[in-house]
Amino acid sequence: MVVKIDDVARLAGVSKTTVSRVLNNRGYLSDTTIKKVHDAMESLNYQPNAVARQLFKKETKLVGLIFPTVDNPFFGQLVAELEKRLFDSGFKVLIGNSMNDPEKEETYLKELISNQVDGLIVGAQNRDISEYHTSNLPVVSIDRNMNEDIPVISSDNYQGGKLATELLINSGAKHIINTNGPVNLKTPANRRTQAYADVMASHNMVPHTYVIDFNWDINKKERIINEMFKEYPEMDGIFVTNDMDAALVWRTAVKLGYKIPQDLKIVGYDGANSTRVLLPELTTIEQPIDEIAQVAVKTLIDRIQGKEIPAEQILPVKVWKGQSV
Amino acid sequence: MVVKIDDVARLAGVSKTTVSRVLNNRGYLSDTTIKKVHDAMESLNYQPNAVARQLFKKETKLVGLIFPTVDNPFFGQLVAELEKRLFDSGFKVLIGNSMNDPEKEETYLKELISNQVDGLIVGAQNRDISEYHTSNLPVVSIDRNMNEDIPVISSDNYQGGKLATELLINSGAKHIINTNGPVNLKTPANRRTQAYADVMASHNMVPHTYVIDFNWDINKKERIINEMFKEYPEMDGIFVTNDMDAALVWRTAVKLGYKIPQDLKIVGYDGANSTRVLLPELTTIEQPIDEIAQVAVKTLIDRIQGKEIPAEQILPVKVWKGQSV
DNA sequence: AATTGTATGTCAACCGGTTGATATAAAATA
DNA sequence: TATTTTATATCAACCGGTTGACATACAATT
Repeated sequence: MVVKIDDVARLAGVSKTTVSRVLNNRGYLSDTTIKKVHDAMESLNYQPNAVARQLFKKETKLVGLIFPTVDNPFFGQLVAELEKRLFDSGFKVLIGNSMNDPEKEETYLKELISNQVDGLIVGAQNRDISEYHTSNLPVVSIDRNMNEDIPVISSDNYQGGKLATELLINSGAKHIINTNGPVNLKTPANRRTQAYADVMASHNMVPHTYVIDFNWDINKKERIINEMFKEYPEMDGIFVTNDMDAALVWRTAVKLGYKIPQDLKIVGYDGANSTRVLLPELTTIEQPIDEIAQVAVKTLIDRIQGKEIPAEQILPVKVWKGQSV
Repeated sequence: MVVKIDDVARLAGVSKTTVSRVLNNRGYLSDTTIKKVHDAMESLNYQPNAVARQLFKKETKLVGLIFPTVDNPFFGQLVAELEKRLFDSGFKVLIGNSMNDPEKEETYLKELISNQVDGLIVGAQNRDISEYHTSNLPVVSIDRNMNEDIPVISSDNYQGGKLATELLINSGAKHIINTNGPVNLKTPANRRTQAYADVMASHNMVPHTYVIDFNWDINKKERIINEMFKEYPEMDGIFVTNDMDAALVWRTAVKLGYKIPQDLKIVGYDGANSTRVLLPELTTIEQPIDEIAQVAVKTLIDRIQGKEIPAEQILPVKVWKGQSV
């Protein structure tokens, strides 16, 4: 049967209070007693039941992560780094892939709250979900504007949009298109499109932003991208809002007979590890994904500890010069 | 303050036993009482404390996943699909990225056991870690041979290795190299290399297997791959044990002046979603990743329910014809 | 009218670990 | 010698929800 603290106490010849003191390194304890208790634990293969302690301590050492999916280079790298840093800081991670579905996100949120997570790091849909406000839970957001209570970590999206657009213009592109997700999704990533429009205006160029929804499947995306090429046959430059879509744009252009970058210059956004290995030719705006994770974890731990934290933290981007511009 | 079942009972004007009966849909209950209780829960924004119930029920509805990392197309897709199916089956997922480090894996295992997970799905290091045996926890393994107690799900690695090698031979390659991870890692993936050797022998060709460790960083991998090109200058075909490494081989070959596939034919293994988008030109042996996840979740749930399950389940692979052969 | 079913309450114990209050005894210190 | 510190035990309550046993009252059925 499952070994309990009483069993350890009996074998060690001490009280369960003493075993608890050894487990928690609390109170006066002789070296002899400590050794006897450890020997008993090892002998019985005792594994303390964290659930009992969580109930009493009102602290689970669990953190919930809600992101669209880890089946994606950007989110995969982000979640991997978040998990690593949280674990190194004594937390375990409960993960929810919400697929940007508000109902699914709300279900996850309720489940995580019910499981008494100590905090949340989220980067998913942000349609008004009341539990974010009512639960009094420390939350940190990545690339999503939730409300003024919830700190946001993001890359310098505006600067990234600016760099991308200027790079295309300086490389001779004259008809530059931008793609973005749905604008009702409140995210700092919208600043990429804003920067694109600003830079275009300052060069007396007409901006065009094409919506490609993150959640569309590959086939739908390919159809929409084909339509984009039909709709803008003069397009000779494109700033794509993420690398996966940039890759699709690239493949579609090649199929249509375009030469990259002679006929069409392409800039993406993300620069994740996997993308770097699988498609290093793609010129892209590189987000500091590992740094975003590091800052998010530090901010969450500060929130859990009740410290003052900044409302927004914007981390610098870089240009990765591939061969698509 | 935090709302408890007593608070809901007081507002609804019933006993906490009645609230518990409503929560669990147990015993006789009138519609009026059910409504009163639900209204009170909503009014107070009551969120049941799962920890208390977990302690009593000795069931957490949590499943632990231990994989090397989700910052990788194959594991990212696998973990995303596992999480989705587990959540749809009423479980939440605690994730541990072990980076193939046995000590880290053991730490994760202990933590997950302590957190009373109902089961585990693992696909990481498998060096003898005693807790897999002693904890009496339902475990399912993906692509790892643990012991005869633990069921294994994998793709048909032998068939994959056979298909890859035959494809290279049938395309005219005469000097074919294979890469694999460290052979002391007990994994069905070693059958890829076995199949390669068997097919080569049957064509009177000398097999060469080059070890590339999954955990080496990009720089070390690139160095080792460069050395491989120096050591086998006559190489005109290569079967790479995973797509990320295949991409690195491709880039290195191009840098060295090879034309793909004229001078060097390349076959990878995995065929993950992200790889398909970012490098569709890569010819690869496509694992049924989503099916592996589906079977693993079904097997784990069967184990949790004490049902008889098969010791090994091998799922069919396919060839993805890119342009690298 | 008697019996059975429905509805809800009371009570207390439990799940496993934590911990404060208090007690006792021995060792160390002033 | 008196006081303080160290070491360990006992006891019981707690954390929040679950649930069985039993009670009471009313409604439905035989």
